[in-house]
Amino acid sequence: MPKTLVIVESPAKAKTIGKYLGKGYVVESSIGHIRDLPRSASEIPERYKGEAWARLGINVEEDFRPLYIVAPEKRSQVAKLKSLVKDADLVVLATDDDREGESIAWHLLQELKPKVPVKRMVFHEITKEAIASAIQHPRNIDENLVEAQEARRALDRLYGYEVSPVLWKKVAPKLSAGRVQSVATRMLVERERERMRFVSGSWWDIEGRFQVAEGEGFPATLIELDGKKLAQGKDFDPASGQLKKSADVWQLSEQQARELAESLAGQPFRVLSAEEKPFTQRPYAPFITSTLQQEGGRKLGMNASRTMRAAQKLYEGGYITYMRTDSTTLSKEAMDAARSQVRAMYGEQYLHPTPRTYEKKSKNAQEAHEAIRPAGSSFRTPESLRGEISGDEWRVYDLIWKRTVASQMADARGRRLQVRLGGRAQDGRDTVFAASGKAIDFPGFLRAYVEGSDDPEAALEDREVLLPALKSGDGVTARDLKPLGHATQPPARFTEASLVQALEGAGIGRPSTYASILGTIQDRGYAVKRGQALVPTWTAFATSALLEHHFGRLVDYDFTARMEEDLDDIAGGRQKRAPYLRGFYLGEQEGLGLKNLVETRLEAIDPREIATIEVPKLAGSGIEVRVGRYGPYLTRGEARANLPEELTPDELTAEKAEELLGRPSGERPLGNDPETGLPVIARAGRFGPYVQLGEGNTPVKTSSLLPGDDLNTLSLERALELLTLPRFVGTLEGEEVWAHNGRYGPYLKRGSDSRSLNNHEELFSVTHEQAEQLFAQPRVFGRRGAASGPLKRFEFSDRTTIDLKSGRFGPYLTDGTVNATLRKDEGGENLTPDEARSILEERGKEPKSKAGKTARGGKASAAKGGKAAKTTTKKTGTAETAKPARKPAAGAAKIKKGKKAPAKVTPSWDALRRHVGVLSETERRLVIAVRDEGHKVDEIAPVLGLEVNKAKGMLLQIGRKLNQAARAGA
DNA sequence: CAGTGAGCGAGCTTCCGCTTGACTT
Repeated sequence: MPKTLVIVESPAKAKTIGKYLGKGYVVESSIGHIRDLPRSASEIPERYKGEAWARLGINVEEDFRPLYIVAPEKRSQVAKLKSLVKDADLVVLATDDDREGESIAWHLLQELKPKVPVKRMVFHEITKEAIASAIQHPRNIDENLVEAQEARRALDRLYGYEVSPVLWKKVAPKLSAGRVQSVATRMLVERERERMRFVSGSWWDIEGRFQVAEGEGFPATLIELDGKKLAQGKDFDPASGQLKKSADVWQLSEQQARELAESLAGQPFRVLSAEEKPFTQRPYAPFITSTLQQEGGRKLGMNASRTMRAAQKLYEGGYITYMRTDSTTLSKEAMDAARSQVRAMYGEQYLHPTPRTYEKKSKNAQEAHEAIRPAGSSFRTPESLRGEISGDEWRVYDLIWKRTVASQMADARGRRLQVRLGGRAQDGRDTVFAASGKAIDFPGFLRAYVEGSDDPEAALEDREVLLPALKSGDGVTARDLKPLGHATQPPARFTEASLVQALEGAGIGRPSTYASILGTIQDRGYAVKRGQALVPTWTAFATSALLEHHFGRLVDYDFTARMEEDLDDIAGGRQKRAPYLRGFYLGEQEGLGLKNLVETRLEAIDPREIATIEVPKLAGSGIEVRVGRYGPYLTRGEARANLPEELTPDELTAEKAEELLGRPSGERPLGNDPETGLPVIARAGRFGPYVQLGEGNTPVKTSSLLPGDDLNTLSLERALELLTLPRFVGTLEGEEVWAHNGRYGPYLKRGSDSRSLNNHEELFSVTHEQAEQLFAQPRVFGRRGAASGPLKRFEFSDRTTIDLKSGRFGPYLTDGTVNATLRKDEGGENLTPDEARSILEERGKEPKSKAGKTARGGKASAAKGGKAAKTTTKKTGTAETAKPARKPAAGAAKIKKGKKAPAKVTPSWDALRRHVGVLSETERRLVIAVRDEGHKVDEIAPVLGLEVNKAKGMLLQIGRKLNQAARAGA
């Protein structure tokens, strides 16, 4: 009997289809994509590791050829598929009918290499008829569609893996940029910027209760005074909180409103007009992924990933159709099921006369699946599932069931009522009050589903605002005329649901990724949740500003939309993948694309400037917000203060900033020193937590906390103990010995000589005798004296000895010339000589510092710079720009190509001086004075108005900055 | 964002879209 292997994407789908197809068919799943570009260095096959493009996984030099690998976690499934292919007579690739699905089919073909005939089939619904029909109408793989997918994949990789490193260098390590996440982040940032610019405006009006004869009262609001309208929120300018110039309206103060209310008390009112307008309301389309997530949030209070988790379970249990879809289409079986259920449960009059269909919702919908709906040809009611499923799953099913059924129900019908009441105040002023009502005559679909509410019956009542029957000229009595204050509100922050909605509206992201986008921007520290709201962090502000200013095109809201147009061209055969990517990455003519942009921006972007965030409300105060290594902080001149985590960007006002600067943050008073009476304060500083004796920023003494101490629980006693450091231990050979806590841990110091201590507590306990013994021994550098010698030694007859050593970054191998750090899985203990040899020979590298020393001796970098500068004839301009910063880098790049992987070079001062542009004015003057003019720091610092110690610290920072700038340029 | 003492093997981080368990807390 012939056997056909059908491969789909999802195991749950395989199970269902297997049932429909029966004998002669084996249905198995690929579990999504089986191959992809390598994620990181560890996934790059050895033979490609040396290639310049391997980091990207795309050979940008040869037609952007992608390097595909089977991800480790997919290997077993691929092996399983391979063995099934061997037993089959026919292979049918039945992955989804969209760009990604086509690509999966193609990858399956490439990787499984079946020796039997292969067909491609597609279907959009999992029903017996649809499957049977699909299998009768196979087609071929659409190569153009596969190309479009590859183009999409490559573009995302190039974008993500080229732009993220710019952020690492200019903002903070481990940040990320991408076509989707960077736009999502920008949306949050721009909304928050609006909130930060926003100034609230306020106004007053009057709300009264009115009554006809003995009937029920109803509320109405003052809208007009002496023929002129009263202000509403829309009349205010959000930037100033004042009325817009164009608004010809009253803005009542509290006092005015109160006086008017008193003057109106007891006055007769009359109905000026009473209008009634009928309305109808149509049900919402059946769920797609984004709307399910939105309603899961609004009605059930579940976030996107929790909603999706429940939906996944329902799908696997066969309760609902596929939950990652962008199509609102119901299959015929679903339509019939929904309609017969409406008839049975609500009666014929609640059924829409004809089957309802809905327009596709999102721009780039690919509609490979049905809408999300209860599975099967007759829907099980939520009630009938009570014993079977529970919790989130039941609630999500209930939601899906209601929405699906409602989508085939009749329109709701009702009337909107508008009433105007007129009355004259005792002081002669004329007023108009307005009341509106809503009556629902026929609820239609609202019986089953009210958007945003969990309980349609209760919500229906809320929707009705009843007014008594009123007609023009009727007299009404006013009572309870209350002045009421109002204030304009800033635009609301995004929630998970509204951000997904906004992204979908712009065609950004796919149903399978909405939930993970939210995860990504939170994991990267771009946003935090406050209740339902997503609040962008200061890091998001810095990142977004960098991208907007330097990579503006990439974070345009319609970048994705334009990409989709191009991909459509590729899918349609009108454009090819390689030229498209060449245009994006290299430019129309080389040099205008992303690659060049990144290279030039790495030099141009001043990290200090990027770290400084514009806050409109701080303009003119001299206060700046910066994002530093230790989080966001405020600065004004010398003063600094941490920004508390719980303070959202829009809450930072000039007053708040003053308050924070006036009270250095992170400090905790512990009490007073009994000896001196001075306060003892625990603080968080640049180098970690420390305690200080004395007030404010001029402490008498400071001491770092030791490992094991906690800033939050530190006692006064311990603080006083820490403040005894450095401790006098005794005198040896006429020199004083002190116990210090330093950068590299605890140590003893005698004159210019020192010895490390093993343990921080020894600082307090080490005796004169122990000190004597230590100084009698030679100095041992390294980690607690443990490993200056090798842990293990491998001898070879045909090569030099290899040592296993322990270092700062863990165990490593070295033969004196090259070194190789061991990876996690390479156990140091059980390492055999052969393994050691192969690791060192494959990965061994010359240490950086050695290369640096030789380079400095040979003036290599200076020579390179000089040579390249001569070849530069194009650049003109001021004296400063005549020393081009960029061209030497280009020269270095060329050398790189010729010489394989040159070691990094420690730049000479000549090379570094080119980058003084990254420094502040003071820093520049300081470093020039010291390095060019040969002044001593101690002498020049006072001249520049700096404390000597401060200047020394500054020089360290300057060195770091210049080196970084030089590296970025090279 | 305090102020001090030395001298040492780096290498990795990251994208978007398809899909599920297998892990650990």
